[in-house]
Amino acid sequence: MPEGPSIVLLKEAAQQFAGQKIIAVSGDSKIDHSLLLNKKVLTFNSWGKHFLICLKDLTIRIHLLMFGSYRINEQKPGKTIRLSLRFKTGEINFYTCSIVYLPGDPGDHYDWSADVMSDEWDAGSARKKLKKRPGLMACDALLEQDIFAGVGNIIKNEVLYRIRVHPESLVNKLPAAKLKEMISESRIYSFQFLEWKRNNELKKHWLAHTKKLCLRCKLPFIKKYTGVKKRRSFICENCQVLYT
DNA sequence: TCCAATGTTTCGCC
DNA sequence: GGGCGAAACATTGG
Repeated sequence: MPEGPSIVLLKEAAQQFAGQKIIAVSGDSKIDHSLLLNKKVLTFNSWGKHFLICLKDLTIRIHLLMFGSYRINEQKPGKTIRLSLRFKTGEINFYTCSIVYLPGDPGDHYDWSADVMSDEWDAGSARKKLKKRPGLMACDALLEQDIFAGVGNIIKNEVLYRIRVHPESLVNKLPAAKLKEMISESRIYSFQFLEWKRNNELKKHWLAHTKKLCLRCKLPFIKKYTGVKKRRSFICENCQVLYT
């Protein structure tokens, strides 16, 4: 159940197989297994919530969606494997996920400057994209994968609480400094998420997401399904300013 | 026990 | 055919 940072952890865990040949393929995925057998994995990569297994001229794109999971060098008892890749030194197994092939080079398919976890992340580029979207709410903007690839609902809620912006604020009504803060904090928080997740302590750091009371003012959070995307937002109407 | 949820795609209607 | 919203998919913890 992954946002971008969780996919970075998957990439790290898979790294032990980089450069190795796929010696067996199984699973109920509809993709053509024969394109993988005996092929070498060049690199593991990620873009937002997409996990990428890069071969020569072919990339396997794995999206874990809401409920997907994986195991490395073990299996989930009694669960159907969507795709299993075996290497000389172990195996990686994926469950309940979307798997498609991307032909050619990953760079043909992805704008790396949009990925908040990428070295190539470009805040200025995000700002330009937001400028072209008048009427877009902050809550929807942060979930827009073309702009903030990797940001999911948890990161959305935590970023908006941190910067004290109401989720239903319109991005083109945010003061310039606030807009910049929203963009920069999306990356900063995502990297904190990564470290907390790595240490299995993510939840205890949540300040807004699923919370009942605002720690700053002690007033209750309003839970509301906001924006075009109608995703859960936790709002402190006292601390978070609505810009409209 | 039941329900909601770290997400995206597809279908059907206007 | 575009735009929209609902439905589909599917697992697990609270």
